[in-house]
Amino acid sequence: MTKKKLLLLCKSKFMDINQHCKNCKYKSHLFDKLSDEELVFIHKNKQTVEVKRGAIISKSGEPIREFIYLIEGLAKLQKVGKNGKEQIISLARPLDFIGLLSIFSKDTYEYTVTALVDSVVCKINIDSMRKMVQMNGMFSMDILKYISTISDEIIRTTYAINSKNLRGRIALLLVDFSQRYFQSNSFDLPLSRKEMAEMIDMTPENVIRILSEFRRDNIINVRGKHIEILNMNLLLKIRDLG
Amino acid sequence: MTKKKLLLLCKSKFMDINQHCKNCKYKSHLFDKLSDEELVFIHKNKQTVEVKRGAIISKSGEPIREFIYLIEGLAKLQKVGKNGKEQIISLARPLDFIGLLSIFSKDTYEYTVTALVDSVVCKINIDSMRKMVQMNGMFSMDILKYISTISDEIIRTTYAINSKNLRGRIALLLVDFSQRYFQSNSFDLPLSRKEMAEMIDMTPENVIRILSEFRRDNIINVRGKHIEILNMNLLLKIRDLG
DNA sequence: CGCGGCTTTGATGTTCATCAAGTAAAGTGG
DNA sequence: CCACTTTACTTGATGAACATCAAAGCCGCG
Repeated sequence: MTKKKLLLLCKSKFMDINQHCKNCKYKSHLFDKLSDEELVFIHKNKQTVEVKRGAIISKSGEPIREFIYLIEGLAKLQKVGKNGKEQIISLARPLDFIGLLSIFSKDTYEYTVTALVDSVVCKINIDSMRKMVQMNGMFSMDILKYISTISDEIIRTTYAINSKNLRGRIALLLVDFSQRYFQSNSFDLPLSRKEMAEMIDMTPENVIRILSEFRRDNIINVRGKHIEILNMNLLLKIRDLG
Repeated sequence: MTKKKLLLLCKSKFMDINQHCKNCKYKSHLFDKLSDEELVFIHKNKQTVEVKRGAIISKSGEPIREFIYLIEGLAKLQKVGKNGKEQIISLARPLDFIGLLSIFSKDTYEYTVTALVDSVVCKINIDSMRKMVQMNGMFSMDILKYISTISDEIIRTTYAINSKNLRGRIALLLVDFSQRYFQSNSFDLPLSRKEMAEMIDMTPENVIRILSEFRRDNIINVRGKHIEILNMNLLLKIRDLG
């Protein structure tokens, strides 16, 4: 098979669903180390799927059959404690892998992943991924780096959250959304108050209480799910000192 | 180089320091997938070192030059928060890798590792490790599994600890030491009260308070660092309900 | 012997979860 | 499309859990 043909095939595959797969190839550095032949192999063993807001993408306890990759949208990884309380471990953004931590160590999903907004995911057959990892050393090195980075980050933010008081946690959450997710001081939070609480280990009541407090002090503007940060400097101080 | 010669070389390398390296080879499954040639390469690029109790094995912020492996003893991974408070992320036991999470994603150590008891570590040149990962797919797959498992476990126990009240945390810690580290109901804890507190996110005062409480209720016997579990069933209940 | 660090216990105050009750918003069926 | 039900949100009051402060006892070490 010629290179030209291969590229053509990739492109058509991408175009099947929508333009996102083109982004997939050009934006994610994770597949950089794959040869064209290997990319074709992956493309043959993947499918792109749209998921509606609220739909479950993968469920804790179910067998892992695919390496799931978020192309568009936002999703939450959550785990359910014995007491029935749900905790949100992390959010997945476009180009993030889902259920990543357990994907090479277990054969069932550790966390339940749910779409927070209408999203598009790309599902690669897990055995194909494993084969690629074993065959391509550079690729496996990149995956290793990626997993390592993600794990590190989850651990770091978990400790950061737990070492702060409630005001600091809310500040952390708001700054994070503003800077990392929306790159704007004004955004619509795709989370309920309860979900916010689950992300930063507090009760929905206290989330509301502190949001109201911040509004009273003219640090933010809140109207339902819409949030506007008015005094970023103060918010940063609260985050760092909390 | 013949196989015989290689094995001889390995053995002599191991014997240099003490018998532990034999265990290293025979006990850790992580190097199973390496060929004899690759093992020789690794052995040529490693050194075994004894570290005294309290000595720092690797320091947060310093460049990663080696892939450090605990052969004998016990070590703590800790991070220092902005407020100056230290937190213990995890303990490393024999055959555990140290600083593992950041080792492929960063070029400086994320955590400071300190020996809790006199220990022996094996230091493998980091570039040699990286080369092995790139060259041997089965090996990289095993490393991937290992990192994935460790990260998973740290995340899981961190959440477990944070969802429990103080009595539950102490119970968790004691049961863990008894079952996973010592396989006995009676052991000498190689940690100060302050270090215990740093492991389970509480104050030294409360650690002491609850240990005293457990002693009063005949759940445990405490005399300095020596701990004896008298009522394991009750301790398990406190851990699970706490 | 005396000093400093680790340990222990008690007293106090703050932070936060829980409970309760009311309001707004979002589905749902006629 | 509107009444109705349900779910999410909001605020206040209360109590429990835990951190902090203070002080005394213990132990090893020079």
